[in-house]
Amino acid sequence: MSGNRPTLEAVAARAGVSRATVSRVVNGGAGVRETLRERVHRAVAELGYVPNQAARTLVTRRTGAVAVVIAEPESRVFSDPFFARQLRGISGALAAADTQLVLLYVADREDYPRIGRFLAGGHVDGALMFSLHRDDPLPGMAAEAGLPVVYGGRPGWPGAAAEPGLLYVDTDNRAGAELAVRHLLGRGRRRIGHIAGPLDQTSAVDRLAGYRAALAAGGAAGEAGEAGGGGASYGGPGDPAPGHPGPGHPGLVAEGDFTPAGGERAMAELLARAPALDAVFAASDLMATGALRTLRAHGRRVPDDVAVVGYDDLEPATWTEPPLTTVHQDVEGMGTSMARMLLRRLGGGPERQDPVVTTPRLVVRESG
Amino acid sequence: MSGNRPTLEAVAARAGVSRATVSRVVNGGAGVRETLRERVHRAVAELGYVPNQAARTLVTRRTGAVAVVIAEPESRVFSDPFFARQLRGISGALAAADTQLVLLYVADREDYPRIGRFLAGGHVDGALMFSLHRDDPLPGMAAEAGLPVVYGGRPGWPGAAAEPGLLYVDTDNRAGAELAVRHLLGRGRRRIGHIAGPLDQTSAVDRLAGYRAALAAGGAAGEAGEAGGGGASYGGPGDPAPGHPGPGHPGLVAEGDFTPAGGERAMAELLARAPALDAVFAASDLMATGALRTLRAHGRRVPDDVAVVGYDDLEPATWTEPPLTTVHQDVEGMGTSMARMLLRRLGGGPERQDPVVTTPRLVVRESG
DNA sequence: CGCCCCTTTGAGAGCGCTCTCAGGTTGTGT
DNA sequence: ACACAACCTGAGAGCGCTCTCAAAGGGGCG
Repeated sequence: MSGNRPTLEAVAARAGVSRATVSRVVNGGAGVRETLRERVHRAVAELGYVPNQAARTLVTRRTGAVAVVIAEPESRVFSDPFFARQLRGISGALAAADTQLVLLYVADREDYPRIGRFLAGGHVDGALMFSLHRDDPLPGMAAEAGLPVVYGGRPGWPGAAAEPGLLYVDTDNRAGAELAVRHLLGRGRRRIGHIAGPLDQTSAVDRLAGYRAALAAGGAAGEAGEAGGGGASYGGPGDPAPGHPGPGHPGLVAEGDFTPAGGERAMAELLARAPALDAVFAASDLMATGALRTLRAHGRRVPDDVAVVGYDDLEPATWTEPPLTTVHQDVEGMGTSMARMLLRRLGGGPERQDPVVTTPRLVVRESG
Repeated sequence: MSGNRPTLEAVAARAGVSRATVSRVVNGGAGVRETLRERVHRAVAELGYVPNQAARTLVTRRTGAVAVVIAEPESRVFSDPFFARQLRGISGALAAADTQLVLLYVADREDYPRIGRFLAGGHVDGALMFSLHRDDPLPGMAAEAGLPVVYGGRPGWPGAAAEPGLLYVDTDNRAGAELAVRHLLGRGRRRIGHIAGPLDQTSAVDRLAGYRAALAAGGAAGEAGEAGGGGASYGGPGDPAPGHPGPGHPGLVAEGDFTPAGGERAMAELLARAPALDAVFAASDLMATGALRTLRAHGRRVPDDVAVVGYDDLEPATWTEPPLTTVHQDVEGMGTSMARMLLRRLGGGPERQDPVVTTPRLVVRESG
């Protein structure tokens, strides 16, 4: 903190007006005569006046800050560019509105109380949360504190879908998955496996649903005849929402955790169960890179023997050998949307807002 | 912000004491009789009292928050797990001290004024900055605002080394580079190229220096006879510090930018200049992955024809084919150190602090 | 027994800002 | 010329908390 920062009072004295007038000018200057406004601006510039945020917050009850909560107790966050990208979008939108970004990492479960206290403590005006798992306590904490929240990805806790005014930004995961699988079918692949994400997240559930729907529609066989994939759970009961894995072809599914290592393991599992498979759709690029490694280790050529399609289209998709065919989603743009949505909500405008769901598109590279 | 949060006054009334006493209890309770202390604690619990941070800040002049400034106008940040990892370390240390982390991205040069205003505005008690380029205006802004700063990586602006009380956490980049190159020499490689990072960052300069020193000591040839590497600048005049590329073997050097694409280009350049090279030391894992791709494209086998060593030992190093031999640095730990150092500085303790330089170590995998 | 000192508590003055409200000035309509 | 409205401006009351300072209470000691 610099030495003695000038106060409103000082500026007022210098400009020869009252504190109130300076305050008005500093906050937009509505209803102040031109000449005075200029005089005040000059005084502000000369003194290098910067408003004291604490004093302001004390009376307005607005902090001008928003929390971004990253809840990934598993250290996935740190190898996944997904969060970094989304953060960039969020940061840009917030900066444009002169709103600060307070970053909250939930490193392990012991952090929850601290985070809860923080959210309840009036340090921020609202919060952005993403990639929540089904039973995450964060939404409850925020609700209790009366904190406006915008979610990244459709929330999946029981009853979430029915909640009025629930705000989130998501991509149409189901459609994206269908895109991927139809592409594979179109290239003549018939035994298509799926490496799912953690099935307590809606994005993973929806992608699985898309995979099954496309398979059913395309009439191709995943693991035709076998009754569902061993490693796959079916999304659980509490979720009758759009993304329910629901009907469709059972397929050939192994559950990963969105990490490369998880992709590696899941791929090995699929290979063990269906040595003749000729394609895999992984629910994330990172898992696809793992799959690539396992395939290579097992002597399968990509895409000659097995085609691979990922999801996300982040940098790592272009680093692999061969580069990944993948489903593109505008991650940064989703971050921007989330921030704008929250800002609008905080602005207190009367307009109702609805969740935003963006449309993914397929990017064809060399892996499938 | 939740409905009507109880104030100190309310707690005081409930406990039948004065505001001052409640304040004392809330802030540690020194000098308050046991019975009263308990009574106050009970009242706090019953009312669910949480101190108003703004009011506190207004009088104490302490915000309890620290800024983390990420200044990478080029979008490198978003594919580089380096920052995410460091952030995790920082976040953990700050959380332990109940200090908030305000994240400031500098997305492009136009953001600087906003950031400057923020730093000068008393929103935070101190700042953490990393990977600054030589001419970054941030340190100047912070200094002007009288804001305590801890740097990640030895600052490189002219005269920085001479600045008293300059606080930073770095790894011994030079030693790390020597480790890498000596390893290659030890395996019989003789024509060793180097893909440098942007030479306006000390880490890149120091690694280049280590490469040259090891080469000179080892008596091996980089580009023996040729006068320095075409793409390499020598770190510029203003930097007589430990990391000066200084003497040593000129080597065979191409400058990258710490990104995979940069690594790709630099590798192509090296290959063009020295088709017979048998090893490359890249100043980051990400550049090494790019180099791997270029080598593959040129039909070179790794490590049979060309050995590759990276730097950082972050996740991507294990994702490549073959997995990268690389120089490990404890990135998360460095983040933790930075945060602790700043916290100590803010604590106002009298103990002088010195910069911290950690020791890297070599991790041998399959690429070289 | 009286004095002094130490511990514990409360009163009250701000921290810097916003915002309401009243007072002053200027302009318009009749 | 007067009433009235519209527009500007300033005074002042807090926002919730910390911290100084003085008062009150309790012992120990001469």
